[in-house]
Amino acid sequence: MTSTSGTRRSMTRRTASLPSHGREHNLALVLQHLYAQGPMSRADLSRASGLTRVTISDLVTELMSRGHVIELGTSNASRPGKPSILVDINRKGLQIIGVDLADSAVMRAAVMDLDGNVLTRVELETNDEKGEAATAQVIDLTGQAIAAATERIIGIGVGTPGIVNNDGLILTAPNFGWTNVDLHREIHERFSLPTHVLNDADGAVMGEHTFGNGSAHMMLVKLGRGVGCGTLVNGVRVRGANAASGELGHVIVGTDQGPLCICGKHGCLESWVSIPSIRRALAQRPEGISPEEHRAKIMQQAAERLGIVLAPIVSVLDIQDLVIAGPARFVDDQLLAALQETITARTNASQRPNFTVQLSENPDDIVLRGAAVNVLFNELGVA
Amino acid sequence: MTSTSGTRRSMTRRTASLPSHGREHNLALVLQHLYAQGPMSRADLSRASGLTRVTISDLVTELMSRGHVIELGTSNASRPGKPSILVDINRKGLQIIGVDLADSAVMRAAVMDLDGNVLTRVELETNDEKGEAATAQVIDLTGQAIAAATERIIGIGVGTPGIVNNDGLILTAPNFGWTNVDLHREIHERFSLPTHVLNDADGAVMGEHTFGNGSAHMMLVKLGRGVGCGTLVNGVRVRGANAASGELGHVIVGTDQGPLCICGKHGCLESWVSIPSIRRALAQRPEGISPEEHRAKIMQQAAERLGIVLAPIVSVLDIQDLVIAGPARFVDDQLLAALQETITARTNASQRPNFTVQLSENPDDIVLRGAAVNVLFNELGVA
DNA sequence: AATGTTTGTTAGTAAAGTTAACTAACAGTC
DNA sequence: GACTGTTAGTTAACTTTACTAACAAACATT
Repeated sequence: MTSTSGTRRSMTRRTASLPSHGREHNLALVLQHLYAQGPMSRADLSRASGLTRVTISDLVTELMSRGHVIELGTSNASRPGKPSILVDINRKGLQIIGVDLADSAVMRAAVMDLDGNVLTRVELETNDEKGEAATAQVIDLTGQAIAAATERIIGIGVGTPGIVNNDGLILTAPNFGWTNVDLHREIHERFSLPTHVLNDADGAVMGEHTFGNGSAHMMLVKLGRGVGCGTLVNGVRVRGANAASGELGHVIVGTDQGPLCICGKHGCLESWVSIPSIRRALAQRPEGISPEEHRAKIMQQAAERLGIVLAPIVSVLDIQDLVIAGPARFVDDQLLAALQETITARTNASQRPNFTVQLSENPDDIVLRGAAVNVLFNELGVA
Repeated sequence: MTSTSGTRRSMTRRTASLPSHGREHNLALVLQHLYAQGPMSRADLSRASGLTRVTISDLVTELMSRGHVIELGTSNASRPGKPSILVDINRKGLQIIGVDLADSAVMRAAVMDLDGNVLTRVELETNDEKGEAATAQVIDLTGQAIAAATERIIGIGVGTPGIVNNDGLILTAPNFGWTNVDLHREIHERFSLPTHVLNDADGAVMGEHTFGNGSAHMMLVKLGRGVGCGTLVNGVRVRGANAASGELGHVIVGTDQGPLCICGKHGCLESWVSIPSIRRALAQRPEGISPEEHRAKIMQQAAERLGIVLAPIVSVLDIQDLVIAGPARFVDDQLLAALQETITARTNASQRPNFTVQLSENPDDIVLRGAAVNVLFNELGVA
């Protein structure tokens, strides 16, 4: 029973840890506390983080020299001891550029502060431009947003439809006719600013997680021209083996056929619940049924179909929060209720006592804010 | 447009990084390289890890003092320079106890080496014991396995049905009538050895990932009395918000009703594809159809139903490898083919060019080996 | 005014990595 | 057979990072 000479193919290959990595980790930790809890003293940070006051002082000094942290002056709390000096993330002195390419009719960009508030918007109506023309539009719009910034920019975040790999290379984005477009490089070379590109639904889930409602085990479904989703497992974005995670639109729902989809299959989710599909269904009202009744039926159907596809995912991943983002005209409390009902009925719901189905807090800006979160995360280690 | 005074509820709260954490990380890194690539010299380790020879020497010294690494003597490769001294993980001097509670008829335990080879087995036939009687049986069997070990034991790994939280507390395990049973504490206090308890399907996916086939984006579906699954996302186990991930058996399949399930719903996956359900369906052969034909039809149906539930998950997570574990009598290449066919037909398969559906390499020992991997991971940082 | 508390800094130490330089042991060449 | 070059592993000194201990500054309370 000799043991096999060990040539395992276990894939986990971490990299060596140098002292400086720990340092970066702790710098990010300080920023995280400040970001989440607001202004506090070095002594507060020490208590919150477990690091000593000496170390915190050193970290804060470095963060101030980087411009990421500022002193706000002494706190005026009346209590014994030397008054503390409040420090905070440099909320007013740092800005983020967000670019949202999710809408097929209009490209949107914005200057945002660190809290995800939109300070200035710029938009550009498109005429279905493809390829390099679309790329040029993105660059142009980004430049406009950069020009509108009033403070130092820590980075540019882009949320785009399509499949985006870890390096910001857009493998495919049918809307813009992009194949292997290195949008990261294009933007970075043009503006020499840290740039982070990700899928729009992935951005949305990060934005909702940080700025809206949603735990570390959440999923955000985005209803628009298509149907996409972003997923967090234990607070970490699911990317998938081919960076193609979130593909939901062309999954077939149910076992009873369904409408013909543009992809050639029958009964794809997109053919049931994408906004164009819903509009189409609403327009085809049979005789002898009131508009209200018809609408209720169509929306009920859409919610059920969405629930049928989501139920296995919610159950297997033990998702806590399901957030739906889409036009308020269609995505409303009624839809949520029918959706939750369907998922509950089709799974062992008692094992997920705190499961929620919610609307996105700010569906219009969710991609912009998500793109900002991605910048925050990559540049400051925050979020 | 003043920014909101930042009280974000972003959940990510890491802990401070001390220099010693980096040290442990690097110690684990050395073990990982040895484990994956087999015996090598300190200089080899230095090249592979990026750390200097000096540091590697220091790490190896510490690992030898812990008994985790041994020197194998000089290599006899004929080349210029001082001959190297090969070091390796102490494969022969360390053993792992694995316990598999997945089968409802027999509890199984084993002494294993670091490569997951079973050296000695012990088994215990059960008579549907519940509660503390079942716990006592587990303790008894574990004790027998420990007695059979011939080398130092680095830990005990247990794979059990039911919902197991991060601390080894079994929240519910209907098979044994367990509710909030702290199996980790019971075993640890009795034997004073590092103990790690996890769900059987979670163990199985870890075992398959390390010892069998499967990438960092994989899913293992275990067909037995019920239907469960374990999922790896980016090489990390999915646990879920309530530690309840992997619940697959009581998800409803399709939109055409289906058999009544013991849970009260109609058309649960378990009522289609659990082994008892398949047996039942096979037994109910209508007149005028040959046994072979009937069997083919039933198995085709089971594969399709499984595929219908898995398709959304595979698509949304962008799973690379789907592994099915179950009795060879039913889980065969034919089932796989029908399953892959169904998933491909119901999703946008072109986005997952390397998607595979496979049989488990060693379905009988997969839980034992998975439990061992869990011990390896937690005690040595390997796998 | 004396006492106690709290903050932030200074000084020195321990841990864990680095570079530079060394010894040991081999193959190949003149 | 001595010399040269190569490779492995170790020793020594330095750098980074966090720690503990001690201190001065600035406040409230007695």
